[in-house]
Amino acid sequence: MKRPPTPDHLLLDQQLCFALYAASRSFTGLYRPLLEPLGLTYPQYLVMLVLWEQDGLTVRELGQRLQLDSGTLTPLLKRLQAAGLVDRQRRTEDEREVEIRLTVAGLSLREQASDVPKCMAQRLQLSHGQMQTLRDELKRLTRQLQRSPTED
Amino acid sequence: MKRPPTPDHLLLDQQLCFALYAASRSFTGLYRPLLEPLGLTYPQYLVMLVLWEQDGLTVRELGQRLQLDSGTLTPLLKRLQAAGLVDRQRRTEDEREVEIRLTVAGLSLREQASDVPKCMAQRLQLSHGQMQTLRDELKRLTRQLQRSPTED
DNA sequence: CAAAATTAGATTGTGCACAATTTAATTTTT
DNA sequence: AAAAATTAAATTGTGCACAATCTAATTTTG
Repeated sequence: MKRPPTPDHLLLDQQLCFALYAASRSFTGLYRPLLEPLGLTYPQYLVMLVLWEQDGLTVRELGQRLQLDSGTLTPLLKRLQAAGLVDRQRRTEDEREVEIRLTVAGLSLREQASDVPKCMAQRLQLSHGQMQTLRDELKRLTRQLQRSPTED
Repeated sequence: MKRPPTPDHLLLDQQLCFALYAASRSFTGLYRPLLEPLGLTYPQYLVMLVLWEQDGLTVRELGQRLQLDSGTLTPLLKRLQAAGLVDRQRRTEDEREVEIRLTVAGLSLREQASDVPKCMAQRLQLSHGQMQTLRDELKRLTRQLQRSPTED
């Protein structure tokens, strides 16, 4: 039985989405050995980056920053708490909210993490400018993708 | 207690990895409603793209193409089999290998899937050329990231 | 040829992602 | 103020990712 060849637009190598997906997973894989000594997974590292910038955020605020929902964050934060890096407690002003605060150990981990981005940058073989351009293109793309479908 | 501000290179918004990670997840999210009528998840769609290009690959070959290991592919392929889209059977030449073949239903799903990339392209607000450039930059980045650390 | 090494796939266990539902607290409406 | 609506987290369930281990088949070596 004869079968027409795959049209170009269905070829894997043509897909921007796959290029993104593959790049993102490769990146995560490269972070893994750097983060393992810190006892962090990659998503946990992202949460810590946010908290090092601004401590005492609620789960909701963390979620907004990272585009993750409570179904992802709640168990992740419990693991960070179990590791002694953060505390979680209900706000008294609004008991629906849970505030995440760095512990002393969580805060001091920032020193150790400080080398991680340098180590990665070195691995990338991209100039600071190239990295910046690519990053900004991706941010633009994400913004475009997140627009509601009825817009434009 | 005073605390020094986060150094620039640890800021979330500076991270290329986060830009990638966020873009990749946004992309997947946008595919979801398009793939749901086909009964496919996004990774399942990627597997189908590969099989539509070349049927009868082994798990290993699929894994090479998609950069996924058997721990991910085996259960995914079982779900595709349960959905009636592929068959799995041991090769007689080498019984270690499992060959994945499209069923008639799996093959004919390609027609329905044909609109998906068009639908996405329209959503992106990128010219074909821009998309191509970004895709190729990401492929280059992935290749760079996957080089063994001792190279260069 | 037999032992050792390699290879393919499956399995197990951990940790995301995310939809959907639930619970409890707060806000808005009537 | 009471009822209705909204909101924040947590919970439940499914499906990836991926490390580590296991089993069985094949290949390489001595």
